[in-house]
Amino acid sequence: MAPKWRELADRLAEEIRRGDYTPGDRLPHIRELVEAGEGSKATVHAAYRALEAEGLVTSTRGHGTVVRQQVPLKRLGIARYDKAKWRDGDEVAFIADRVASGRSYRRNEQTQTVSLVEAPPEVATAHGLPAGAEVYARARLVKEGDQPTHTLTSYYRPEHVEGTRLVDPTPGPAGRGGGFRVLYDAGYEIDHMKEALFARAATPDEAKLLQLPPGEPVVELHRTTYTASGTVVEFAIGVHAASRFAWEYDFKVPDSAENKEGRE
Amino acid sequence: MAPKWRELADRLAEEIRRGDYTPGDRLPHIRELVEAGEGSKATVHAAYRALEAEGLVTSTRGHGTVVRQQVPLKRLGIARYDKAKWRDGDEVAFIADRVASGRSYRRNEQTQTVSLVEAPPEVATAHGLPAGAEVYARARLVKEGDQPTHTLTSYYRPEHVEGTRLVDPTPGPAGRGGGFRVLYDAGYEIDHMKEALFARAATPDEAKLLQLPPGEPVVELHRTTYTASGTVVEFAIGVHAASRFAWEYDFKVPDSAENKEGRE
DNA sequence: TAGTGGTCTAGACCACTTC
DNA sequence: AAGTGGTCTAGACCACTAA
Repeated sequence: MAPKWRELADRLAEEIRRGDYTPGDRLPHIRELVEAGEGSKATVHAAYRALEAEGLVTSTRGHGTVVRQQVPLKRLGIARYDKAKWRDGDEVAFIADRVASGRSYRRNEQTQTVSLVEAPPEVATAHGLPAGAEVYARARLVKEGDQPTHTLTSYYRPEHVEGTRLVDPTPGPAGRGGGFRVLYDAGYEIDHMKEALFARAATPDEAKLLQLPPGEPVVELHRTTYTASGTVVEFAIGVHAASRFAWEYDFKVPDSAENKEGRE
Repeated sequence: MAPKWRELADRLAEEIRRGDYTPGDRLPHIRELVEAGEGSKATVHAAYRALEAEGLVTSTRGHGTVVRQQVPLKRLGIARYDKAKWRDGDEVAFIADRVASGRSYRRNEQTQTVSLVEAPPEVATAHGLPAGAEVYARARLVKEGDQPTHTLTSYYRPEHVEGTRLVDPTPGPAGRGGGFRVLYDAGYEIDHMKEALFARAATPDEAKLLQLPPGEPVVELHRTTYTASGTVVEFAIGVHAASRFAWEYDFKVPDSAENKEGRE
């Protein structure tokens, strides 16, 4: 038999899904359910905690437990890297992105810090550097209004970016066109990319930084950016609040028997 | 100030990351820490629950709390759809996949059920069908040994698969070459695909079916498969245990200013 | 059967929001 | 100040594993 808190949680979840409670509604107060004989305070609380972990509600001290608004996922396709955006246009890439998604732009939605660090193992591997080599790390925290949505840390080889705006530790995007534009101006035109992604539970630090409700997972994205000649010019690691993004990729079904051209 | 259980969890997490406990080791028993003055049983238990939600340990009743083995992620690239595997070879695609990843094959690692159902809204949209149209649903539960790793449900239009092996509800893969081979034989050669993925907390049902530790997220994958003429021949939804998979995609940086060919 | 983690209670107290 | 969710305790009991 399922625990009492699980049964209560399931019952409430069912009612939410059925529409008895709609987003924004308050669930009964914990003490009310205790009064109603659903169990002790700890038991009812456990049920509420489960609902929060499942993403159905958010609890606030002093306020109550509210059915969560499901914000539509922002769909990230490879079109977000369109060269036209950062090479020709006036807009900084991430602003263009906002424009395309119909969301308004606000100042200081992105904070960044730049520093010279010892490359973590993954970064060294991606760049083909020996362990412990120094790289520039450009860390951003991106927000949607007040709400942080993801972090993105780019790693560059010093010889690629030394002396450019990229290593100027001024808050805000790296000038017109963003990082790819700076690389382009420095003679490194990006050509192709590899993205690898996976999901995991958030660490306590990430949960705090991204203001995640307990139990909300994150998606970690590893992006490797190459020039046409295959040189890695950027390796970036992003940590995204899972409830805000979906990724989309289009591709041809490969056929190794037919053409042997394949990029490495 | 952080709650007592959080401080204890952080301290233990630190010790795990530092290597004081290595994968397979047992953490101190809850009652030992209670004895040691770390708090009441409920408090220590809360700390252990947090560590489990963060994926660091797994607790088992009657056994103890053990530091989790980090199994390497299985990396899923688009090469897994290589036509050579399912068109020319003798191997069923998913077996080829296993061979490639160096894992042994066991019988009955995949169970499937086929049924004619009303298309859920997403499915109808993907296939361009009116709401409520009937489609074939082919649901599989895929296991790695005893451990379920993901579910995968494919939806087909009846006129594409009626009379083929795909709608024969026999357990196991759909004969030589799997589903794509059947479609190929029926005159629908797959040509390109779209994959969309996002992560979320597991529902209680999924947690049970996939035997997920509490707090482990899932990745939901939506795969749309097209023929060269753009007909959708399969729409599939997968639900994956997040800790087991990573997805990888290679692509060219698009340039809308240069060539206007783009597949929608 | 002994020992483990998990559930549950009753009640005290704390942190926070709202008025 | 009143009322909310969150933490914590002390202790009973349950469900499960392993010898």
